[in-house]
Amino acid sequence: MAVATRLKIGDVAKQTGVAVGALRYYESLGLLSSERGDNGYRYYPPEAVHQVQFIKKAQALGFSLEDVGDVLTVHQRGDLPCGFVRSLLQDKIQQLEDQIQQMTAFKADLEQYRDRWAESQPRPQSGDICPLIETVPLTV
Amino acid sequence: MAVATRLKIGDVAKQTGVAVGALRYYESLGLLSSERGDNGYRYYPPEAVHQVQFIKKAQALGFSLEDVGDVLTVHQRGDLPCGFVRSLLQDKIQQLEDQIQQMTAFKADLEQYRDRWAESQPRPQSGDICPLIETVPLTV
DNA sequence: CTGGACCCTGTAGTGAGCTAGAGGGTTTAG
DNA sequence: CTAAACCCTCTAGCTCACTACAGGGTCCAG
Repeated sequence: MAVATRLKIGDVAKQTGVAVGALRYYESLGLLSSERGDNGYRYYPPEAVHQVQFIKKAQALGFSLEDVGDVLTVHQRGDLPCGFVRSLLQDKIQQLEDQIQQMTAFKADLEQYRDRWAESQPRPQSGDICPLIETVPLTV
Repeated sequence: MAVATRLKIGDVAKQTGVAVGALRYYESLGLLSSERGDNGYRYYPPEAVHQVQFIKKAQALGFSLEDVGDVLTVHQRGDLPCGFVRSLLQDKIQQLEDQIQQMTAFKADLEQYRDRWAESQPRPQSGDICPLIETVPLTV
């Protein structure tokens, strides 16, 4: 039976819903630490559950594990990393906006092709694979 | 000197702007075929340039190389794959629309956090890493 | 004392579309 | 003839966050 102050990796996995392998992966990235017993087992304090939840929440905000590592580094310097988190968040928002814009423009392109191709079918020329696609310009 | 009817891989690369390694990769996926000379070299007919341009155009429409392979398979059955291409295109447009919608919703979430966090700073509780992120709900 | 549940390390694989390099053979211009 | 430029195969690496073994050791209830 697990004593409350000494969790095994499976306990942490159960309490967080994160797979054992993923927890070991977090440790390999320096996002989670553990003490080792004489048997080689990882042992965690109860706060580890909180730490893993923190990682999951940060991921839910679109942060990469590398971002999380950066946040934790600031935290381990003794600072509250909230300012840093806010700027990361602003970056993510900006990236999303850029991506959305690009994808929207691209979708408009595709719709143009779709609509143009719905009306008239170009007549196939010898060697054509699909006469529709052949009309796409190469932007080289 | 390259005879017009027998291109080496480097010739095709130069005429299409596609790297030699990429051409070999296309061949490994069955998108491009070549004859082998006694020296082991790949030799291509001039149409290969057109075929590679076709691949590039399809990619420009957001088609994956696997999509291109499917299109070519239809073509090799002797059919004009335009109907198939149209339905693939419609799929891509739909996928883009879904992604844009998801990203837009997610961006709105992030902006909510950003704006909420700009106003008031939650007071840190013992054990908190970043009191802002701690307020994010875990959707488990 | 045994069997099943747990733990360990280390490696490989996933997806996409390539690029880079090692270690060789071939061709070609001068 | 020679050196550069080309060609070959095979392997590894890139990104990201894991998962899935293989091959072992450990722990605990009955």
